Amino acid sequence: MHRWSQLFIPTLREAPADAEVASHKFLVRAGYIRQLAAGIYSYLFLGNRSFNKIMGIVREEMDKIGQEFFLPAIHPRELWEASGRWAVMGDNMFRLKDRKGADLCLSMTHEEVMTDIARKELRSYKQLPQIWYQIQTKFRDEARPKSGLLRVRQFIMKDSYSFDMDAAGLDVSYKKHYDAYCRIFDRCGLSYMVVEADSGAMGGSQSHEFMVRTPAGEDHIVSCEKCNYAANLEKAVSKLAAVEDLASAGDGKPLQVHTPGMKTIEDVAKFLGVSPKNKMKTLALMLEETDAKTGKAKTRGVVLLMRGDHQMHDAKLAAALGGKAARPMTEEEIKNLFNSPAGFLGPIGIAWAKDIKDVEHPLLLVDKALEGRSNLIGGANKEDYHLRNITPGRDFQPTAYADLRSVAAGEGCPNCGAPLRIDTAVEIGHIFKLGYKYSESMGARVLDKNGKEVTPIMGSYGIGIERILTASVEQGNDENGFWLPPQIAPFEIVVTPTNVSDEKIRAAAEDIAARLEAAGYQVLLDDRDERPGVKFKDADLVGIPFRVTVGKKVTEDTVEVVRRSTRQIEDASIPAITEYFARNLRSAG
RNA sequence: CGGGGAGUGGCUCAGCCUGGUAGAGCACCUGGUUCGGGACCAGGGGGUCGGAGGUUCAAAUCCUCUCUCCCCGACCA
Repeated sequence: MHRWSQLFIPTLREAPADAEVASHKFLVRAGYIRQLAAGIYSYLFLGNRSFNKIMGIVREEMDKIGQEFFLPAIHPRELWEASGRWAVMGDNMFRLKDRKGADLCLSMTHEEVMTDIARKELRSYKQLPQIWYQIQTKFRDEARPKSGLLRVRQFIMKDSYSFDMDAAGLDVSYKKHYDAYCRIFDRCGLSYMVVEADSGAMGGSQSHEFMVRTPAGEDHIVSCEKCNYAANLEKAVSKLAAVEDLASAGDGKPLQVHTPGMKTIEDVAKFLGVSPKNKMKTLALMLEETDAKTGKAKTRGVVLLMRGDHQMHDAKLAAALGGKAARPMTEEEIKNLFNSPAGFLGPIGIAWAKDIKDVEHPLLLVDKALEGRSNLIGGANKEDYHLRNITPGRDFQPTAYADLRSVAAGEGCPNCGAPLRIDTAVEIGHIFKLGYKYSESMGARVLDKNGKEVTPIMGSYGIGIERILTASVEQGNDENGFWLPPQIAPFEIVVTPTNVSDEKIRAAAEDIAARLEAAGYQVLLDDRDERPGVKFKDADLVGIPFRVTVGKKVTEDTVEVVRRSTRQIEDASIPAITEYFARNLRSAG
């Protein structure tokens, strides 16, 4: 049994004023986690108990489907100190960029390390399939760590990799992970959802993210009110309500209209008395590429057309550009291409690339929502003028139509048409099919039944371990602190005698705590000689789901049991206290 | 990288505009009274005000430089 008086619980009562994220505020206040410089944090006593329980659950479930590897990690401090130099660890060589230059990263990613092992060790189809996992510290040079403890530079991650003979085998490994992740998060008592995710950056074919809905989250997820459609905003699609095109004005050809000083979509639409839905938005971007032959850097204009009320989505654009990121054009670049000041840009009168391979001309990507539309209003490439009657395909030829649009709340579900909602969420797990990317490029091969060389197909899977804890806190907190599901709380029950100098109360509390512990519960006895108010407040703060208050009612063989989450108070009989918790804690699971 | 803000006892901050003996709350130490939702009274310890330079009889305060941390932004032509 743990006694509060004998514990050293570092308690930072004051959270930084700017930290509005609950997990940061409370975990720091409760002394769970102490955030140090550069986002490196250490677990303190209570947090470590929660953390170990989470680790236990993760290991137990992962061991059912795979096996654990131990890979040594470089400490972040060494990473920083080694910046710009080579550091050698065993067979693997790590190259670090200098502090001012972009990301600090390992030349050998974890995928590559695992693939390297596979390349050296796997020889025969008889050895497949394999699922290998590891739990270790990861370090990311986040440009800006934020959201309290949710986005930090150092964290612990469970990551795993599967190797299979073929796509059907990968499907099985993927499903095993999907199910294992559900079991892990269920057992941790989290309320989460699984969404389809963009697998673009890693080049895979299918991907799911495990998300916890919370206002503190940074990711946006789209979900349907009615059916089970759920997707990451980067991946989400929607059905749009039909839009009525404008009638053609004049002779139906593009018609110049005077729009003095009207630079924004809203201004122009209002001025002309039309909806932004009938307006086109022109975005001028620049792609910086390296010429494959000469190795020289060069730029290429990328112009996007979107419906006036639509938002462009970065990841979708990057996907349309083959994974490359574009930056906004400078004023001068706009002038060179459009021969017009910003605010009056449009697609007409410019020679566009016929297809993506045509490198002589700028690209014109048109959002799919504009396909088939007619008589749109757009910039005239002339100061203070716009054009009516613009019809894509007739008045200009796009390089390609692409899905560039960010889904907005209220649009139709692609499956059932019901309104979609958008929420912020925190990602706690991610699984995706890697395909042959690493096994192919690193030359991993096994022999099949016929003695022929085959490249194994891979999957990659990750869980952010401490996010299970921080997300739980985001899910359950109030002004006095937070509560955790019993499965991952540092203790399940705190026994609080109101006055330890009253021998009757003290003895009863000891007895209750000992019996609960004997019955298999994790119990913390708050035997400190403190005022009751202090003990109650502390108990509220540290996340323990049940409190047993031992006080005046001992004379009637009664104590109070307080459920932290609901504040519900119930009397319980002292002799039958273990039965009470068998009923209310174990059965509730 | 761009724009804002902040650096003052252990913690959170006030003081700065208008220079003149460094303050408060919390925490800590001593004594006493309290004891079912962060007690009260009395006494006490602890800071060369991020750093460097300058102005001045005198700088936490004004000026210059510098370091560190935090927040916002880096799509809507």
